[in-house]
Amino acid sequence: MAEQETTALTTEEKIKEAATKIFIEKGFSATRTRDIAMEAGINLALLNYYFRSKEKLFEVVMTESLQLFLVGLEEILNDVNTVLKDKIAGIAIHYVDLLKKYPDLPLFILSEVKANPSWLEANSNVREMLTQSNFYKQLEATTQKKVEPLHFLMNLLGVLVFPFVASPVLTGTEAADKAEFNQLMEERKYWIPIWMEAMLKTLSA
Amino acid sequence: MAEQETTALTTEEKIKEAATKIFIEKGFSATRTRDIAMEAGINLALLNYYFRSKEKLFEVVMTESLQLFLVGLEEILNDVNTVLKDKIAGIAIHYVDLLKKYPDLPLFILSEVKANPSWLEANSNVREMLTQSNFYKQLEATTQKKVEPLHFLMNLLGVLVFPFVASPVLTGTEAADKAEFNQLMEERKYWIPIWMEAMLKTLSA
DNA sequence: CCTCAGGTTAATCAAATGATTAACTGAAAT
DNA sequence: ATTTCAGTTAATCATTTGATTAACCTGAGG
Repeated sequence: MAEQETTALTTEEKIKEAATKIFIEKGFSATRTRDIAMEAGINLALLNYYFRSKEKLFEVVMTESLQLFLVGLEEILNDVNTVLKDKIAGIAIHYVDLLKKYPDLPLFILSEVKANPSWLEANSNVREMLTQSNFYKQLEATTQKKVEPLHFLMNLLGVLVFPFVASPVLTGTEAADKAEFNQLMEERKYWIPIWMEAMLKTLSA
Repeated sequence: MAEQETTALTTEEKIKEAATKIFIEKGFSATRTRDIAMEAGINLALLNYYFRSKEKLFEVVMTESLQLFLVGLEEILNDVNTVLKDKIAGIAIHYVDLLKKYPDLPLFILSEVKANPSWLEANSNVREMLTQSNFYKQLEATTQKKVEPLHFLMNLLGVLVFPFVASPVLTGTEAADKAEFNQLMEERKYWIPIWMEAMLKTLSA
C-alpha cells in the first residue's frame, strides 16, 4: 500500500505489504501469520519482532485500508465550487479507479467493521464526515424534505460499490471475465451521475 | 432456518440452527465448533456425531442459506404476466422483507462465495438463472442494446442489497438505529421501482 | 581486532481447536 | 430380563497456530 521507489523494500515494509495483501484477500480470521511470513519471504519470528502480534499488524493494515478508502473523498464532498452532479461524477471516477485497483477493499472493510465496529469510531467517523459534508447539504437541498437524503447516499454507494462486492457472484473466475467486468465499471463512470440525477428528479414529478 | 412447530427441536436440528446463526454471524473461519456446541446446548462430540466435520456442517448451512436467498426469486423473474416494473416491485418487496429478517445473509454469502467460488456452481448457477430469465429479456428489450442490461441488474441489486451489507458502517449500533434503519428499508419498497424506472428512462432521452 | 546492537533464524512452547475414543444411559426389541 | 443400539458425555488426542526463546550472523563504531 505504501510503495517504495522500485525495489528494495525494508523487511518491515515487506511484512506490511504481505500482510495487507493476505488480510484483504482472506480477512483476519482466515489468515495465518505463517502465510504472511511466507508471502513476505521472511521468518515467522520476524513478524512478531516487528509488529508484536497478529492483532497489532492487522491494526496497521486496517487503519491504512480505511485511509485508502476514504482519502480524497472529503475534498470532493466539501468542494464549494461544484454542484451536486459534479460531486457525484467526481466520486464515481474516484471510486471506480480506486476499486479497479483494489477490488477486494470494500468487502474486506465491510466484513471487518461488522466483526469489530469499533474500527470506525477509532479511525475516523465516516458517518459524521458524510452527514456534515457540503455534499450532504446539497443533497438535502435537492430532496427538500420529501425523502431522507440518506436514501440517495445509499443509492450512490450501492450502484458504485456493490458491483465490486458482488463480483465473485456476478462474474466468472476467468481473466476474460475480469477484463469485461472492468470495462463495465469504466462505463459506469459516465452513467452513474446520469442515473443519480434521474433518481433525484423523481422528487420533482 | 427450518423451524419446528414451536419448541422441541431434535438434537440435530438444534445443532443446525446454532450453526446457522453463528456461521452467518461470523463466517466460517471465525466460528469455533465449540461456539456452535455451546449455542446449541449440546456436547461438542455430538456435533461431529451428527455432521462428521465442521466443513460438512458448514456445507449444510451454506446450501440452505443460498436456497433461502434464492427461493421465490425465480418465479418473480419468470412471471410472464408482469411487466418489468412489476417485477422490480416484487423483487424489492421480497428482498426487503427477507433481509429485514436475515440482515447478515448477503454479507455472509458474498464473503463465503468469494472465499470459495465453487459454492455457486455446486448449488445453483445464479448467473444463468438471472441472464436466462424473462426479467432479463424484458430488461434487454427496454435497454435496446444501448447499454448492457447487466448495468441495471447491478443497479437493482446495489440499491436493494447494499444498504444491508453496509449497515454496520452506515448505521449506529443502538436499537433505535436499527429500528430507524428498518423504517428506511420499508420506504425503499416503494421507491426502488420508481428509481429503477427513472434510471431506465435515461436511455430514451 | 573487538564489541555490541539490530536483524535473522531454527527450534520450541503453550494455547486453541477440530476430532476421536471409550464408557455410560435409557428405551425399544427380543 | 436381557440384548441392542442410537444418543450422549467426559476425557483425550493430534494438529494448527500465535508467540517466544536462545543462538548466531553481520556490519558499524571504537
